[in-house]
Amino acid sequence: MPTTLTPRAPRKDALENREAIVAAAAIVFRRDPEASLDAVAAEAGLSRRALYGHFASRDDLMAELLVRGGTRISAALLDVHDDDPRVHLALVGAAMWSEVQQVRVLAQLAIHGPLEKTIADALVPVRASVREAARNGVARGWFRPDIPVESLARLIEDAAIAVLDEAVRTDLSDDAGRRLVMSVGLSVAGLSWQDALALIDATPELAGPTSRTADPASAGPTSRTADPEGPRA
Amino acid sequence: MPTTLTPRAPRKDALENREAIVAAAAIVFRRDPEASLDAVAAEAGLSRRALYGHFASRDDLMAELLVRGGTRISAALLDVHDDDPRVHLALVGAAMWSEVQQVRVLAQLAIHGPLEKTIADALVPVRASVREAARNGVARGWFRPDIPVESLARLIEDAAIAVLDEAVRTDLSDDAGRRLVMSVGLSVAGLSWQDALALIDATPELAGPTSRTADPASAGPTSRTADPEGPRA
DNA sequence: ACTAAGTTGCACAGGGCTGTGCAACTTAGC
DNA sequence: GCTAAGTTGCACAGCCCTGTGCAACTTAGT
Repeated sequence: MPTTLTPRAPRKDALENREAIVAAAAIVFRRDPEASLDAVAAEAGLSRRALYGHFASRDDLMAELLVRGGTRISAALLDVHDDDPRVHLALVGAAMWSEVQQVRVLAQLAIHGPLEKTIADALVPVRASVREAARNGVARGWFRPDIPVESLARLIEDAAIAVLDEAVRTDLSDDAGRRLVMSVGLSVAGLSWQDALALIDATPELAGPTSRTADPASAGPTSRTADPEGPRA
Repeated sequence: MPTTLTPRAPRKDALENREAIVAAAAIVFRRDPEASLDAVAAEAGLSRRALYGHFASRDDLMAELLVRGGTRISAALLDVHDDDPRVHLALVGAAMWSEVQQVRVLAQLAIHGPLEKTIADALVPVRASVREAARNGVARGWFRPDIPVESLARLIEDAAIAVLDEAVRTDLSDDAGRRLVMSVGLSVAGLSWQDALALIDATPELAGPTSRTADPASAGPTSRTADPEGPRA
């Protein structure tokens, strides 16, 4: 008995439409987190009614967006680590750049609504990573020690979001965008623009696109310690 | 005939209530620009119906908030100028800090809605001021030249907003808040945190609260040029 | 080609918001 | 203390949104 009870397999175009809806939601909700489902359906080229065939409710769609964004971001952060907190911070920035769209949607949805808590959960790893880098950087005298690391970490996050916005707005190249996210993050952390760019240029891991998808030989945690004292210490 | 035709003067508590509404709107709309008038009225301790006695419509109330914010911010910017773009930028930051509440409300309202244009108008002087400082700073080699000044100016603005948020959240002292706004602005512009703080400490105008409300002898444009080469040039 | 999966358009109920009218009430000004 | 200014609560219409039901239609899978 090949087909036990299921009289037919689900149609493939339905799956495509589901994807289209999610994609449309990402676009629309990034612009306005409180946009109507009508707007989402229109963006997806479907009717509002059809949308309810894929998602039981607005919150359902939101949840889908959240888990997708969270998953991708977490994945992008997986192999990000460096003993040098400056490099680590830059790497986090680069990872975020590789998932700009997702990050932007999440950040936008985080502004208000009952999703706040769920979103906060999704971004916990990022926050922890940034916070840890901030703490380390301050301890080593590279980052500004005049404000609490918690505040510093938040300011770095906000700056990064602003850069992502600006990058999208001015349609930056992939390389320029990644560079900018990294350098502005380091700037807010306390480095001069010269030091930030010098560090980025002097560090192989920060050069190319996210090292993933490259040869598996260079995978795994990095942990160099080039230039131990920093450009100006 | 002292009272020509007006049978009675307007009551004073009505004016107080009007103020209360505006203040409440500032509080509520800063948290959520799309909050209901019910929420505003509640915050003001009035009924929703009474609110309509003072403002014909929601947009009316919004407009009032806008002109007030715009006016105060513009006023705070009036005597802000310095030949040194770094000092100038810091002064703008300090001026914004002196009007945190107003700036926050405007920035929040700017996010969406048909007010965008009006708000943009209200913030034109600030933007122009920051942009000019950015251009100057880049020209003199103090600020990062690797991105267009327009982008740099926007990033500085966004960072400043983030600092204002953080300052309000952590309940920073007046002095610490002003210092932070100035230093982070300079950081994003490209200075190291040491240079930023050194500049702030070494520059008299950046020390005390906004020089206004002090003796009129020290009023008017400042235009010094202390430390022409900058801390590290 | 047959059929069920998927889509569409419409209609509808329910909820929240705005803006208005009105009667009753409280309060400031003279 | 008289009186109008101002407030309150209620009721109402209108708008936009969500979520659902249903009949008719189009399309993918076999």
